[in-house]
Amino acid sequence: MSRRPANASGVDDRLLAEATRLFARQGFDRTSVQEVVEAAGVTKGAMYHYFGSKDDLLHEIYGRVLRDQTARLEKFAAGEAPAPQRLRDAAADVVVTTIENLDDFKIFTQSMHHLSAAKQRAVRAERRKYHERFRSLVEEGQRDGDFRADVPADLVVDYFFGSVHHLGVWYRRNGRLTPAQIADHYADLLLTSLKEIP
Amino acid sequence: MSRRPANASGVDDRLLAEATRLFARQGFDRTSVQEVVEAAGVTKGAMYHYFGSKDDLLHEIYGRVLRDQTARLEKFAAGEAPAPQRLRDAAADVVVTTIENLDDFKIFTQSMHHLSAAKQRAVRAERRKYHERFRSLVEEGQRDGDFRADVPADLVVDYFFGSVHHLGVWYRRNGRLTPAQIADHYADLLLTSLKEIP
Amino acid sequence: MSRRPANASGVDDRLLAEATRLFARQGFDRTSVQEVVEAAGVTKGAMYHYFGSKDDLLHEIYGRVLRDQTARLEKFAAGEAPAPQRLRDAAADVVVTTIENLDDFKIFTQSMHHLSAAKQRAVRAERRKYHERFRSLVEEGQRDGDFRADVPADLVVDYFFGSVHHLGVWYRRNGRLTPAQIADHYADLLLTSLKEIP
Amino acid sequence: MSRRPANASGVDDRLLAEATRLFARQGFDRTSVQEVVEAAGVTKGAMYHYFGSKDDLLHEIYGRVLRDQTARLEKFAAGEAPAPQRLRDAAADVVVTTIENLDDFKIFTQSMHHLSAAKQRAVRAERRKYHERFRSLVEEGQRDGDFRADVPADLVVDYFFGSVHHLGVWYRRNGRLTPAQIADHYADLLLTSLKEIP
DNA sequence: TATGAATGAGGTTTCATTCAT
DNA sequence: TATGAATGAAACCTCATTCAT
Repeated sequence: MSRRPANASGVDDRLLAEATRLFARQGFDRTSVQEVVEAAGVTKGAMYHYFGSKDDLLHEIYGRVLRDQTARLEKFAAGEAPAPQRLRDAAADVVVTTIENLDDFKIFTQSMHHLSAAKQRAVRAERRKYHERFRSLVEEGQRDGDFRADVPADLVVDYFFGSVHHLGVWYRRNGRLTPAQIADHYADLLLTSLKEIP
Repeated sequence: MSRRPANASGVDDRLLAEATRLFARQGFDRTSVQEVVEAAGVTKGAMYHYFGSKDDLLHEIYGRVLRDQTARLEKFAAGEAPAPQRLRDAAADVVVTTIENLDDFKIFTQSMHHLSAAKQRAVRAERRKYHERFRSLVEEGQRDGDFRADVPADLVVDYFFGSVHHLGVWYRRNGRLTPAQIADHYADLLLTSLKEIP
Repeated sequence: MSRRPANASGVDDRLLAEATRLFARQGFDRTSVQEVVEAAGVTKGAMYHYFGSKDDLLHEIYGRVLRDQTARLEKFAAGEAPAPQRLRDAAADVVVTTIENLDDFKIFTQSMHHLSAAKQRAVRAERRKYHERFRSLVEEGQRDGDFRADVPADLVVDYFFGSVHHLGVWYRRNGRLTPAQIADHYADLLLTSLKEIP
Repeated sequence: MSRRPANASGVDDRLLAEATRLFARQGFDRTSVQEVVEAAGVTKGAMYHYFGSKDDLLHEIYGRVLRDQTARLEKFAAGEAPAPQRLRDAAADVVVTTIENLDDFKIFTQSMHHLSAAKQRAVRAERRKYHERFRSLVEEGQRDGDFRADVPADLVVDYFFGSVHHLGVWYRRNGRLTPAQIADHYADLLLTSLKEIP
C-alpha cells in the first residue's frame, strides 16, 4: 500500500508523527508542508524523498490507523467467549484506543475530503471491512438470541461508531471520567440497547 | 451577532445557501470564494459587502443551524408528556431534521476548526446550551425513576449526538431505510439503552 | 480651482478636516474613503457629491494650505521694516503656523506623489511662487548689504524650508520648547547664517 | 535583524536595488510587488523567499542606509581635528552622500509610515543614535567655546537634517550647482549659524 | 540521501467608484 | 441632496512542488 522506501533512520516515522499532530490540531489545509518538516527537524527535500506528496502523508496516516484498528478488532472478535462478551470487549477497546490516539481520529473525521477520489475509495473500502467484522459480532448475537433482532445490525454499528468518533469533539484529557470508565459506559450503552426485550 | 446589513433582495440568503452546499461537498478550504459567488450569481465585492470574511460566511451558517435546532428542541422539550416520551420525540426529530439538512451538519463536523478561536467559542457555547437542554430531559427521566441512573446524563447526550452527527458520513438518500425509520431506530436505541434494568 | 458646489451645511469642511487628520496619521493610501466619510459622519455618496474623487480631496487640502500660507507671507513681506526684520518675522511666523497645522504639512511631504501629474504641477507652481516671494526677501537683504552675498538665495530658502518641513518629523506637542521658542531659534539660525562676515 | 537567508546569486540585492528605485519614484504604496519582481527579473515566490513581506523589503532598505550613514559619520566624528572642522566635514559628507543616494532618502521621508509600529520604532532608534552622534559634535564645539551656546544642540541637528532631507525635493541632477558645491554651502550655513557672536 | 532556492498558480481581501432610488 | 448595494480590478501573500547540486 505504501510507496515509501525502507529506511532505518526513522525520518519517515517522525514525519508521520508530526504530521498527525499538526493535521489534528490545525487541519490538513491549514498545515503547510513547511510546518511539518520543521516540526520533524528535516527539510522539504527529505520529505519529498519519503512521501510522494502531502496527500500521501495523509493517506499513510489513514493506512496506519486502519491497520492497527483492524488488527485489534480481529483479536477481540476471534475469541471463544459468547458474542455479547466479545462485542463488549471490542467496543470498550476501541473506545480506549481511540482516546489514546485521538489525533488520528480527529484527522479521520476532518480531512477525508482532502484525499483524492481513488484514495478515498481505498480508505472507505478498508473501513467497510472493519465495520463488517464488527457487524458480524452483532449479527452473531442476534442469531444466538442474545440480542434483539428488530434493529438492523449495520445501523447499530454506525450508531455506535458515530459515538466513538465524536470522542474527538468532547473528550478532555483531564475530564471527570477516565478513558476506561468512558469505555465501560459506552460498551454498556451499546449492550443495553441491544438487550432482548422480555 | 452578525454585521450583515439588512436587505430585501436575498443576495445574502443565496450566498449562504450556495456556500452551505459547496462547503459540505468540497470542504471549506477546498471551496474558493470565487466558486461561492459564481454559484450565487454575484460578484466577490457583493459577498464582502454582506459578510466580513469567508469565515463569517461559515459562522453565519452555523448560527442559522443552531438557532433552528434550538427552537425545535425547545418545542419538544416543553411538552406535557412524561420525560421518556418527550425525549423520544426530540431524538427522532433531530435525526429527521439532520438528514433533511445534511449539508449543514457535514459542515459542522468538518469545518469547525476553520473558525477563529473567538467564533469557535461562540459556537461551542451555543451548542452547549443545546446539549444542556437535551441533557435535562435525560436527568428528568432519571429523577422520575424512568431511566437508569448509573450512567452520566452528559455522557449519554454525547453518545447520542455522536451517532446523529455521524449520519453525514453514512446516510445515503436512496438507502434501504427512510429518514423516519432511521429516526425511529435511533430513538429506540437511545431509550432502550436508558431502560431501568429490572 | 475647486469644483466643489457651494454649500451651507459645512459637510465639505468636515470632510476636509477629517481627511486631513487621517491622511496625516495614516497616509493617503492607508486611509480609505470609507474611513473618511465615517469620521465626518456622512456617507460615501455625499462625499462624491462634494468632491470628484479621493485625489480631489487631497488636492483641496493642498489648495487651502497654500492659499493660507501665501497670504500670511505676503502680509509679512509687504511691511515697511528693513528686510532682515521682515525676513525674521516671516520665518518665525511660518514655523509657528506650521506647528499649528502640522497635519497639513505632514501630508505635504508624504503624499505629493499621489496627485496626478497635472495637479502636482499646479501645486508645485504655487509653491514656487511662495518660495520666490521668500527668496526676494533674502535677495533684498543681500542687495542692501545686510546679508552675505556669497551664498545663493534660493539655496538658502530651500535650506530653511527643509528645516521647517522637518518639524513634522520631530516636533512633539509636549516637548521642551514652545512653538514660539522654536520659531525664535529657527529664525535666529537663519538670520545668523546670513550674517555678513566681518 | 533580518530573516533573509544568505545567498550568493545576488537575487536579494537586485530586489533591494529595484525596490529602492521604484519606491522612490512612485511611492511605496503605488508600487506593486509585481512591479518590483519584474524589474528584478525574478518571480514573486522568489521575493517572498528572501523577504517576509513587502514591508520587510522597505525595512531592509532602511537598515542598509542607516548602517552606511552611521559608519561614515563615525569616521568623520572620530578624527583629531577641532570640533568645528570635524562637524563641517561630516556635514558636507552627509550632503554629498545623500545626493548620491537620493532615492534612499526620498523613501525615508515618504514611506516611513508604511512600516509596522515595531519596525518604525527600530528605525527611529537607529536614527536617534545617528543624530546623537552628530549632536555630540555640536555640543563639543559649544563646550570648547567655538560655537554659541544659546541654541539647543538637538534643535540645531534637527534644523540641519531637515535641510538635508529636503534635498530629495529640490535637487536636480543637472542643476546649477554640483553636489560638492551644495555640500559646501550647506556646511557653511550650518557653521556660520553656530558662530559665536562677538 | 538530502538541500533549499525558485516557481507559478491560486487564494482572500480591499477599495475607489458608480448608479438606481 | 443623499443613500448604500454592487462592481471589478488589483493588491499581497501562501504554498505544494521541482530540480540543480
